[in-house]
Amino acid sequence: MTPPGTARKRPYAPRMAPAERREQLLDTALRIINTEGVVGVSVDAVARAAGVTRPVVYGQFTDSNHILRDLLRREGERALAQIADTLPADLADADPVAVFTHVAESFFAAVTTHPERWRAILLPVDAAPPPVRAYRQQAEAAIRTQFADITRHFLTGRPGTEAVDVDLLAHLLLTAMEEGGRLTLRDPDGYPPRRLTAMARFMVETFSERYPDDR
Amino acid sequence: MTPPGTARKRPYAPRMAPAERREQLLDTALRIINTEGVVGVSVDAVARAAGVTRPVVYGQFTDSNHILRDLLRREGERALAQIADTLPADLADADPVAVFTHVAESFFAAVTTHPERWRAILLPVDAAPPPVRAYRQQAEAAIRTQFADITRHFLTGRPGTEAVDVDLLAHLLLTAMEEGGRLTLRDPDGYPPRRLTAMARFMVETFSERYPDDR
DNA sequence: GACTGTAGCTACAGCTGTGTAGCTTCACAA
DNA sequence: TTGTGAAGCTACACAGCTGTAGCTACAGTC
Repeated sequence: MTPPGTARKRPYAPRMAPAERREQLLDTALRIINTEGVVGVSVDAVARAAGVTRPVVYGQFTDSNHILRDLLRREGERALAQIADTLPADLADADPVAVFTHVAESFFAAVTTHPERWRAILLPVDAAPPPVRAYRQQAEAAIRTQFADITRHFLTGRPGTEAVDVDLLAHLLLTAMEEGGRLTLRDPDGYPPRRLTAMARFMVETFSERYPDDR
Repeated sequence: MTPPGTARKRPYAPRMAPAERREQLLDTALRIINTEGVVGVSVDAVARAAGVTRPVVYGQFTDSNHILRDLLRREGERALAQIADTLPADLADADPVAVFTHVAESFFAAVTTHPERWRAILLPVDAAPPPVRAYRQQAEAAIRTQFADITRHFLTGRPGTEAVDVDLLAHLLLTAMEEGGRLTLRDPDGYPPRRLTAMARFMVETFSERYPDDR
């Protein structure tokens, strides 16, 4: 029995069945990812945020990687289910353009409906420390502006392109370029510069042929 | 004087002028990024890898963020210069398609020529802990395969698309989708689902009109 | 109302990284 | 040859996170 006057350091957390506790800890980890980022997820942080002590967490997971892995798996499954639910049933024999558009629509709707979930899936990028992230963002913004100017210049004088969302288009093109860079860094043999450059040409040609220059 | 028998714990590192030391430490940090990832860059790690003690590093930088920020700035500038050097001089009045292709070519060449530099710039993504990264990669691969199947199905029966690099195209389209998701997560008002879906439709329509279905 | 199993807690030892104060060594110059 | 200033080093206090051993409190059962 606790001697009178010797107050507990912490309130005794409400008891929970293991499975229930497990889910609660994953929820907690998800919350942390959304506030502190992936790097903020430590066994200690999860325990504190959940209002329990570390040994409780160690009862359910071996370490913080275990937590993250299970969380990602859980949210990944839910995310897929979420998209599947929103998709129209009879996609098989529909117009391909409509099909693709529907998929995109479902995806963006899903992201909007459960931002916390999708942040965990799409934003592990933000693991970099804040000052570095800040610098990156600024530098990237500058490059994107330049890229948007080029794109705008490209579209000028091509009838039918007035309504094109140039800024977004340029942003996504640049993103594709960056991903190309990553691919060749990770697998230079699988993705040689030649292959990537060819894809770049293919893409710009496609736009160019849909909207020919009439000057 | 050191008492005989009391060996120094470490050899006295060669002296360097501050500016020189600074550059050396940045080089060291870049090497660490390329081997351990961004997370591996701590004041301690840089000092050890450079063969000096921490106070030496603290003489040049306030903390590890300072190191990373300055490194990114330095490599960023060099990267831009690198691309500029490779670009043909007379781009202004050339065919837009050729211009874009040249830019892409220069970029991919630059990445291939200085992988360490570009890894620092393009791969902060890999900050996630290894097991998580492993799980992500596996999950992403599965989705990409599915996406590639859809894309292939889309191209079937459209003459002229036989030579298209479907896998790469699908990969980049998916990357663009993901970036769309990130945009709406970070700035829901600037990038509402409506806007992103419209862009998706625009892109697929563009492909569809260049390569009409003749079935 | 005592019994018991399990969920939760305290406490400790250990490791890694952070900054800093104060001493040592070196290189160059008078 | 000796002086001196700057570059390096040692050593310490501290902070945060990791795992784990062993004790305590609660809830359901007889």
